[in-house]
Amino acid sequence: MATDTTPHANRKITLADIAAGCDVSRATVSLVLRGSPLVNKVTRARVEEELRRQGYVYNRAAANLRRRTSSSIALVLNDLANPFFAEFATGVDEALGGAGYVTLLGSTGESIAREQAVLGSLLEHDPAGVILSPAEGSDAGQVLKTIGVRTPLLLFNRELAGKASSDAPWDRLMLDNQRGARLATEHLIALGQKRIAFFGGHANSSSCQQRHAGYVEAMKAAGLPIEPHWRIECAPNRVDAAAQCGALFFDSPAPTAAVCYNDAVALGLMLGLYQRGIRPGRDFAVTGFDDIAEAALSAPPLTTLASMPRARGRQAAELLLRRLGEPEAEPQRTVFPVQLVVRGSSCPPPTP
Amino acid sequence: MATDTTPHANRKITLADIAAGCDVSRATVSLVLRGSPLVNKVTRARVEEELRRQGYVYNRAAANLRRRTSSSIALVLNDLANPFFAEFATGVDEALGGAGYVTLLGSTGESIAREQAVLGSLLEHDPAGVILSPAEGSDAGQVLKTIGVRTPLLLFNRELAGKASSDAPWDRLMLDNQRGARLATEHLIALGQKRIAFFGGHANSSSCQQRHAGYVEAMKAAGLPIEPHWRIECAPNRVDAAAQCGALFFDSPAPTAAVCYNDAVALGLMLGLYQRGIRPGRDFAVTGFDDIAEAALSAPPLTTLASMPRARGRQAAELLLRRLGEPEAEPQRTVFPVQLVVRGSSCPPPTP
DNA sequence: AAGGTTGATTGGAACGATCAAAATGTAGCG
DNA sequence: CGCTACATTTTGATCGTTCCAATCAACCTT
Repeated sequence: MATDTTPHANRKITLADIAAGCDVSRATVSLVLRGSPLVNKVTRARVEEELRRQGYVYNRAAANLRRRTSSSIALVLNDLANPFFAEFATGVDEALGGAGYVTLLGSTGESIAREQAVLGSLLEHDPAGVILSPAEGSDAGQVLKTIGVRTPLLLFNRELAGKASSDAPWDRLMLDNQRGARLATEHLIALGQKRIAFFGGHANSSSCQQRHAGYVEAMKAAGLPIEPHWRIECAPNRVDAAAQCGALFFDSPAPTAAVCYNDAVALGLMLGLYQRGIRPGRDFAVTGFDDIAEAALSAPPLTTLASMPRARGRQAAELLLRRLGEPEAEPQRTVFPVQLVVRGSSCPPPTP
Repeated sequence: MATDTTPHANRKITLADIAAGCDVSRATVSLVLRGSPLVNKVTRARVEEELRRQGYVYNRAAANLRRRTSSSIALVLNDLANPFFAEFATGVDEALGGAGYVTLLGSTGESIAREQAVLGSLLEHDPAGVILSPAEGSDAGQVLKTIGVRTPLLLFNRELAGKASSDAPWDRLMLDNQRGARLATEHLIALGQKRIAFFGGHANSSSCQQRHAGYVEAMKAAGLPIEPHWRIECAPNRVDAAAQCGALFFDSPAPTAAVCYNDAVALGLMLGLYQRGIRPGRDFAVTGFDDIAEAALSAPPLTTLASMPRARGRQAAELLLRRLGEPEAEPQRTVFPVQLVVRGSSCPPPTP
């Protein structure tokens, strides 16, 4: 029968408890925990038995303090409830977990004030790095001030305002918004569409600007006109998109197709079209952006641009981890070339 | 011009640096940081100036070590990519952030092995508590062993296998699945439906069992028969639900309504019905469960049960925080009474 | 037999904060 | 002037781990 050397039940078990329990020094137990080859086999076995017996849990905070390292990464997202970012977060967590890091989560709900607060609070936990998808209008100076220069930052999805892209001291992972929207527009043009609108999003968001630029690029290249009333703004969600649908048809010439800011907007627009008796995919062509899960399942299924958010999450994590390995390397800008996925929502214009 | 006492740029600023910078002791700086009334106004101002000047960031890990406290909560979810849990996570993070806690995220992807690994890894960071939505089939013994008895656990959404509900030493926040499904079924019955199927989900999941039980309860109370082929299993997603749709009509009498396991399944089923030329909301009644964002926007909009996942997230956080305040109180089981939201997808049976 | 090498272990000082107790200074008061 | 009271500040130990230098035993070497 084992002697009961278990210390008072309501205290956490530490290295010292284990050391005392099997008559070695704390240092030796520490070596065992870290799998050092320095310890004798017999001792190691004795210590490991004692660790099990007392139900020891490693205190990584204490270790990190002493070693001046960190084993966490802060992940700050402007809208976790959005499936796109939820997928992204899943990918990040997968990759970080695999590398032995823990994810500190922060959700800002598109509020710059909350973003500041969240970043500040997370930084107190001394993360090894930060992955940030900034809130709309978030400012480079502000962010840099609270993050400091010691903690590597990886920016995802959006640029920060007020700092030239070229000399920004952080890495970035972006989607090729402009090329994506251009591909979608070109695809519609190839189908014979001529009156194409750009629908949804807010003009002050950088991703919206880029997508709009891609649309303009394709239209101009094809020599097609762009009417001012073919640019309808709305919040990037289904509800507002459905509500704004009518604005497309106020003035003539009315468009016969729309490149939408993203899938949510596209799905909302399709709903709005149905309610007006216009059948998307037959009477009116629609494209989205993101390729969220519902895109393939809507009626008609949505032609869109795939960015594979979960894979982007993994990629973001890997980029940041690599940066931790070489802090002095040049800041890197990675652009993911989104892929056009053609489905039923894009069609030729109705024959007049 | 201020004298430049800034220490070597590539080291983190500590209390000692600040103390040296304005000729006080570390303790005084610490008091200032924590807003103690003990320090003199003039000193406080001097210290605060120096804090700003050197760009000090608090090291919460060190403080927590000394104070034997923790300022983080682990949030472990079986499927973060699911919008329901993404909303839940947002709510949790909101409430925790407001209370000065930080969220340690872990996603298990329904894998029990990963759940164990993730829990182990997160516990090394000594969270003050754990919010867990367990992977399917996750075992109480296992979980309790890695979490230990010192760290409060709040279980969300699912029960753990292998432990009597009554004497489980943890708190729970559950949805009233049985009542919800009963309400939906009763609603269909009140509309005149008699041949009602239960569609989707896996029979081994506890939430599916509970919902099915509610359905059975309502059917029996109304004296309606339940045909065995009215219970169709499928994975809880749109794709599989659409694929399994046909199974409802293999044998007669075919149902004219279906209570679905959740919204994803219901939306998939509606899609499958469309593909067979059956119009949901006219020829066939459908109800869902969860009230996800798309439910209100589908065609027809979906009658479903609202659980308000973001509010549940906040609630979960609050329950856990309360528990931290009184560790010895009785374990508590909280059940949220989901609410029936009637929309267009539920209808009377077609007149023969 | 003195010194060298190897292998295993250890004591004590860190890491950056907090706490308890003690030490200042500064008045007030009889 | 000595004594207490109060406000403010400091000293030194401590949280749980890791690092560093030192120790010690055993086994060569010449």
